Amino acid sequence: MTEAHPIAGHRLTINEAARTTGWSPRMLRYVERAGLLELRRSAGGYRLYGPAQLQRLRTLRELLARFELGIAELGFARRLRNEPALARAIDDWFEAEPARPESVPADDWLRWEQEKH
Amino acid sequence: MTEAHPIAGHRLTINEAARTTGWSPRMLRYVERAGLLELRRSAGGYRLYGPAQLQRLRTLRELLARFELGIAELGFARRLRNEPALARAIDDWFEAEPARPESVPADDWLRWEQEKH
DNA sequence: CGAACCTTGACATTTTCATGGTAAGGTGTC
DNA sequence: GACACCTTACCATGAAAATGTCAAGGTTCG
Repeated sequence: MTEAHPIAGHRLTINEAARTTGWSPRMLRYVERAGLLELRRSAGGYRLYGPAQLQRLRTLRELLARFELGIAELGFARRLRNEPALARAIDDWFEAEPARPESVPADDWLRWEQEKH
Repeated sequence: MTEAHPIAGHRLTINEAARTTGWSPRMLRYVERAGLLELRRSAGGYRLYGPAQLQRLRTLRELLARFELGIAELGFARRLRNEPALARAIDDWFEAEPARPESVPADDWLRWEQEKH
């Protein structure tokens, strides 16, 4: 029952975390750099994964799969919630003029849309 | 003063729009496919840019430059506002467990953060 | 009709994303 | 001190994003 390397409390090192979460060690580091997960470090700099982090990694995996997202996209989502100015600017842009061409009376467009096979 | 090709009302064709907005014709088509702009079409299928669309393209340019965004990211932002389920799921994920490792008492981490040069 | 412009589609390139290795050098534990 | 494991840094690849360009074929309008 004793782990091979009981470094600190009940925390796993990167390879152990990789095995129990399905991510590769390489990706665990990547996810961290993407700002999607913060970890404790041992005094020597080892990444330490606790139950909370492991859970987070599993749900992250589900989330990405469920909506076909990429890590970069989640990183962008994180940016949206940390940069209100960004979120506001983007919202304003979308809110502005209706993206759809104003008057589209019994007009060419529909005809085109249907005929374009 | 008369335009070379007064195809329809006061609407520009793609090359004219490109010149007045700074985008390349290629990118104008790309922006359209990315779902960031809807246009009218002439009966023959020509893209027609009205004042509203031109303005939108200029502000889009500013927006992207100001925050160093890519068209794909804006596309993702658009997806966020069209798929509430997605937005909710992502929000939930971020809201969940504090991404930061729970207890960080007078702990290793800070020491690490500072020493990492 | 004809010159000038547009359309879609395909190929090419540069950059970024997502991943996998590998190397050089510390860390942890017995 | 040994041996296994970790760290950062760098090289590598395949797919996607961002752009350009060229080809074959319609559209506009004088």
